[in-house]
Amino acid sequence: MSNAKSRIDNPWQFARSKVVDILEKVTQLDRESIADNLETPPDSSLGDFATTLAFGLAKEKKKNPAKIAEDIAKEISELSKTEALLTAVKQKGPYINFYLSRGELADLTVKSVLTMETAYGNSDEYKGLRALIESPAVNPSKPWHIGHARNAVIGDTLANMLEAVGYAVLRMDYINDLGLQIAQLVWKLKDAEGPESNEKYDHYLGRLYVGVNETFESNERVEEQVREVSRRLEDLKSKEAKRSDKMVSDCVEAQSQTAYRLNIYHDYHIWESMIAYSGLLEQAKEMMLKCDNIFIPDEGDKKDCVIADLTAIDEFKDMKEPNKVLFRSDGTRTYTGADVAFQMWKFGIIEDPFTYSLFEEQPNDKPVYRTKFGGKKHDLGKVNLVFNVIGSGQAHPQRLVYSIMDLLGYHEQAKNSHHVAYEFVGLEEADFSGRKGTWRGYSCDDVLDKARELAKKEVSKRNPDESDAFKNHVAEQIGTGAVRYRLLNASPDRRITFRWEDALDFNGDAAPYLQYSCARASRILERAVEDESADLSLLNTNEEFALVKAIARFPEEVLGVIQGMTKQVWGTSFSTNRMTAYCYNLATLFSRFYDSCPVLKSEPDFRAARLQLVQAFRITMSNCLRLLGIPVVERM
RNA sequence: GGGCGCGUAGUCUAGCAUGGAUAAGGCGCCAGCCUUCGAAGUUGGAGGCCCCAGGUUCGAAUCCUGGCGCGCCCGCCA
Repeated sequence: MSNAKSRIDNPWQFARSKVVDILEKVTQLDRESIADNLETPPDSSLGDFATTLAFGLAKEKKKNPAKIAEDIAKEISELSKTEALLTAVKQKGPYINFYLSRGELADLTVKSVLTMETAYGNSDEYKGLRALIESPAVNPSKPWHIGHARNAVIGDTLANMLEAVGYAVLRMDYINDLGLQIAQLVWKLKDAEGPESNEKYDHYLGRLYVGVNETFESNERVEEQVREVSRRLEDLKSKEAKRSDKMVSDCVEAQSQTAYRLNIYHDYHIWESMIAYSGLLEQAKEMMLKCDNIFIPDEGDKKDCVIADLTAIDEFKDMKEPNKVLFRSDGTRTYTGADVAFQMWKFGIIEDPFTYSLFEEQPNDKPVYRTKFGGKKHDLGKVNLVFNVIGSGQAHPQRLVYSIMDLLGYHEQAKNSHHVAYEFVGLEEADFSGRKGTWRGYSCDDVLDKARELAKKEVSKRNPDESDAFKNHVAEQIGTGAVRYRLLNASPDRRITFRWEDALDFNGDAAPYLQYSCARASRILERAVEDESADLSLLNTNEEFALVKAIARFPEEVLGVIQGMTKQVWGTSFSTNRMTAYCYNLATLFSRFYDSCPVLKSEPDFRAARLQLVQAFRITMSNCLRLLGIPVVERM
């Protein structure tokens, strides 16, 4: 990246490169090791960058690190006088601390943001690459509970962030319309009373299912009837199949209402029935059997099954059963078999046999398509990366799928298959279970409703004269934000215990605090008169400088989270919490600035400069909130 | 039996990848700040064997080894 370019779209990186330049000249070390030893001091009074190079050199030269630091610092302080971005270099013990020019950084940063506007924070680092994300894949037999929302929100935020760094993203949902639950519900639906008035269809099915499952487990005759339904579902022209399609479709429509409230949209819904009956599996099976380690034994307990021999793979050699069945002896697929085929489809290894039709127009004005027999062919194009957002309990099966891909010779695709893992959301006394119905009272709709209700109370208190429509609108935005933020702010590898008092706490480290900082900034800006020119070097109080630095760091923070996604044995880490932490910190620094630096009431020169800073803040915060899928609120 | 994750003030968490200066926040508690751009805010305070024991290192919440506690995973199931 050229200096001129990074100067505009990544001010912090630009500033750091200046420090590296100088250290390079003085120490003659390579840039990489200099950058590795450059850190942020624990306290801003100790400067903006610090190098620990003296520790390493001390060992080499067998000298006191503090002495070495002193020598280097002496040399640097001469050189640094030619660099406008630096004001001071001070040695403290073994550390050498660099102080940036507050005015210069403010000028550089604010101008960057005002030039880039909504694109500030974005980069074209990964331009030309395409990614596919599968999330959240909730069974179409019940409403989303708050745990499903965690998946959906992680998937959506990942999609936003990938787009910000240049990827083209395909947002995909998987609809399992062939599970046992579906057969049970189709059986039940025949003589069930319809939904109660005002009852959402997904809630209705969820309620039915709890009852059905109890009958199913205690009654053999029912079990036999459900199996019969299951068989008939395979005939796509059957009454049952048509009823099932309608039921699932209605359920997905209802679940989508919940997704929309969370700002979550998709491009495609892939139904399991399409995977099962489009010929995809047969094609996949044929391709798999060409691989030496995948075969059909003629004897033993796996006779006539298609199995993958995993003993060749080191990490699975301790498995109880290293022969993984992909297709059963009766020719039907196992979950793993279907998952491998589906993963092959995602990468375009198998030519797309699916046909599609419009499912609905979403509130974001974009269409979402579903797979449908008799629909049209679509060209989804090749993707480079696939992210499956799935609970961490699926780590082992996911790795199996990727390893089998590798076994099949698709090394690149195996490497580029990512299981974005997260822990479940639970209650203090139980986990969420569709069978037991423990989700009741904790559906995503319930949580969003309560959040909205509480938000409306607060909004009404502060805006008694506003219309009801205004209050409802803002309350919904605050509710959505609060729920999304809670789910993203927890590290994905940590289990969340759901508690109402946490979910509905609008103070402190929570979304309304972020939205509030934006609203305050908006208040100032709407009262200001346009003033083109401003001397940004006047921005040099502690509070202004801290805010400027945080704004400057935004592009690097976005990139850092994406580049920090590393593949581990248990899945691929995606630190949503790092992004929320950045955002919260940014809001905190604005609040401090707000309290200590009057804008509209200060002298004209300061006023002009501060107005631009407020503008830069609002742009940055809005961009950050957009990545997180949290609505930007103008007034609350 | 084997594998993976988690363990940090009363409580909920961040920091651990790549070791570095006084362990950072929220909630709760105590005490201040609205005749100055919105108090969903802000300033200060109390509160800690960073699960335990060893080891590596000039330096460990962070890395290594061995424990302990909690959760999850290892089917021709779904």
